[in-house]
Amino acid sequence: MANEKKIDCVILGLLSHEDLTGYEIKKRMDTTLKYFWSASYGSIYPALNDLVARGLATKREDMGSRRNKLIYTITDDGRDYLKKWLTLPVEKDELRYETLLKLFFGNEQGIENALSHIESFGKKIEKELPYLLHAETLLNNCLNENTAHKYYLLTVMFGIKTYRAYLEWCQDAQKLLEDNGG
Amino acid sequence: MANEKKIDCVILGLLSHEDLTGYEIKKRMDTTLKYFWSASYGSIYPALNDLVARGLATKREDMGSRRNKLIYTITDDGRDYLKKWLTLPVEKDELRYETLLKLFFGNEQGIENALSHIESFGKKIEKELPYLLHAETLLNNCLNENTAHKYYLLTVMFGIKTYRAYLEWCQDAQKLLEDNGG
DNA sequence: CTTACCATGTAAGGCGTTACATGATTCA
DNA sequence: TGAATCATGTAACGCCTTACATGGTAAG
Repeated sequence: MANEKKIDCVILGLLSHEDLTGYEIKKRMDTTLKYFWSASYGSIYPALNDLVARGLATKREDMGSRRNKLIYTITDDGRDYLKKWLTLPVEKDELRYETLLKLFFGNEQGIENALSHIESFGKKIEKELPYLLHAETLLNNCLNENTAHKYYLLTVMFGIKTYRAYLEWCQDAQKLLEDNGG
Repeated sequence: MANEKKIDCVILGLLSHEDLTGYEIKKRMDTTLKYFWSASYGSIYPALNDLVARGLATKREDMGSRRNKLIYTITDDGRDYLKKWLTLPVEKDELRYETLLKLFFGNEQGIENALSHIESFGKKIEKELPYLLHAETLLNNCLNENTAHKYYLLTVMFGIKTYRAYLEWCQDAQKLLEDNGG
């Protein structure tokens, strides 16, 4: 214990909500979790087989479909494992913002380039914010249907707060560079 | 090109400001850059030797000290390499927030535990925010001394904005869980 | 004199991505 | 019929951290 691989925990977390295929797990990550986590097929599929081998999940073929679907289900041991991890203190949160890195060294590249990095960053955030706002509305409308929903809402609220802070920063940053030009 | 390793770029960026030893580079990262980047000795020292081998930096022994200091200096080629990377568009910014991950699966662990993760997160942020505010004051007081300072200030402002957003979110999140209890 | 910090480095191993490989199905 | 999407997986490789190994120096 204490050596829980994050990829295992994310997968078990998703399986704790519903049975899923590896492909569906990847999709969940690319939509719901992408604001604070990510993973590739190259880590998901091997992890799934590993979870089965350790008895934390089971695998079955989907009989109701013509595709080669492999559906994974969390076991009781899997739930225990997940719960144990969830109650452990957070080890580390990390940010790897290339934008900030490039900006930190902005003096080497000139103001125009720095401004363009800020602009790109802002545009990306502006494009994604509506999805978060939409998710917030949906979740607020069905908070009572499932106790899990308030936890999803929490993470969406986090995204909205930080994205708005990012956008404010973009404006402040642009102003600073322009007023302080050359 | 386009395959610039980030560790090389960070090091060159730091060396573009002043000559440094590997140890000092690590220190800069752990103080100034830690809000958006990190690296260990195990990646810094090999990268330094590699940069020298590629002619992007030079190494010399510090004669003025009794210690075995190895001081690195960026070369013109190194500056070119850095500049090229700086003008390239940002490839990816990424967040790996274990706190958010654990919260997303909060339904499996119960409200008390979720609240405790939020509290720990908030405490960590509250502890770090004063350092950022202090840095902001210092930088504002010497903005004119060096054109690089405004870029440092930019990243500090980013930290302050986002940390304040985090703290606001902590309050909202606690309220949501408490009002929506059990 | 001993603790903390300065200072450099390597080896093993973990973790993950990218690229590749394959093929079915759905929809326009 | 061809493109997009569904669906699963492996192999190679890259990058980094952790733990280890070593020793000097400053300060109390």
